Amino acid sequence: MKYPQLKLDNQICHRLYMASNSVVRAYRDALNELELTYPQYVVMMALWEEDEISIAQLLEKTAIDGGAMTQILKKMTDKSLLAVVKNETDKRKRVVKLHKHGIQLQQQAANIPEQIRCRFPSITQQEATQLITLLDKLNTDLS
Amino acid sequence: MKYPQLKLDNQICHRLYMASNSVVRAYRDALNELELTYPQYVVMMALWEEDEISIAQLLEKTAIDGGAMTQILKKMTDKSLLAVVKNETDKRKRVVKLHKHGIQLQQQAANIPEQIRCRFPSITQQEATQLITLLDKLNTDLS
DNA sequence: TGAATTTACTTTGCGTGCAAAATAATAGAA
DNA sequence: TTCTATTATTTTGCACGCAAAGTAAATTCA
Repeated sequence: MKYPQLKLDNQICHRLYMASNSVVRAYRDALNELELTYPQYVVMMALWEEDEISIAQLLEKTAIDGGAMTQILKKMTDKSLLAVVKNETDKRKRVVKLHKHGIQLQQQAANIPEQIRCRFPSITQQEATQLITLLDKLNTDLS
Repeated sequence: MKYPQLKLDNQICHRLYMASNSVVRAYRDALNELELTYPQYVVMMALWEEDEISIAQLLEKTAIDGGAMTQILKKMTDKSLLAVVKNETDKRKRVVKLHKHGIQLQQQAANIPEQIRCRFPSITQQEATQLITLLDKLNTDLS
């Protein structure tokens, strides 16, 4: 091959692409039970950590696209998981607030991380930590 | 926090999600010059490695969704990068074949991997290899 | 051989991810 | 103050990713 750097086997990005898609797919069954998509689950995790934050803060925490976020919040509002309310002091800003149903859902979600963890048995705990460190470096470089 | 396992900071998947999106975004400028999207670039890499393969083989190599592949190949056909031709011995199968323009594009793409590599300077060569090993384990577990 | 199954792919509908443009409200400058 | 710039968010249009249903051709099996 003329250009070995173009071989798929040599691409970190393609591996990330496959891994990200595969892991999200791995969540599917568990999340279906909560009637959540993966990005919606990420929004929930962010809000369970800190409720009543602005959309800008939510975008920052989740790294979800702004345009997509509008739609995602709309759908989650329809499901009565949360509400998006105006900030009276600055009417440009909007604050996202969990509803009762959204708060209760945390308990049902509590066992999901372990379920997913079981899907990659070849990865030791040490390797998982290593992977997190490497991905954090990557994300810092690219942010 | 009641359920620390649900903290975003503890999620490998969310890091993969961010990393995958960020890296694809990092490719954007370089790929725009070739008028390719990232998945289209992956298809090109697969075909530069081995031309005239069936759609099933292309799906296997690229890990792109089958439904999406139909559309992607349609767009690449419109751009005269390749052609999708019937297999005469088995009319269910279709074979993807690069056109001249598609073959020539490889040369223009040759410097892209290095360009991207420069975008994550914090990652040493050793760490890149480590990351590849870990992602391969993950992908194997999830496939 | 003919019906049922399987294989290879396409189509459809929905949910994002993304860039770019639009909107609305606040902040800043002349 | 008024005009401009900036900030916060939404909208739009396109490209996937995915599940599920559809189609057509080959294979299997009774």
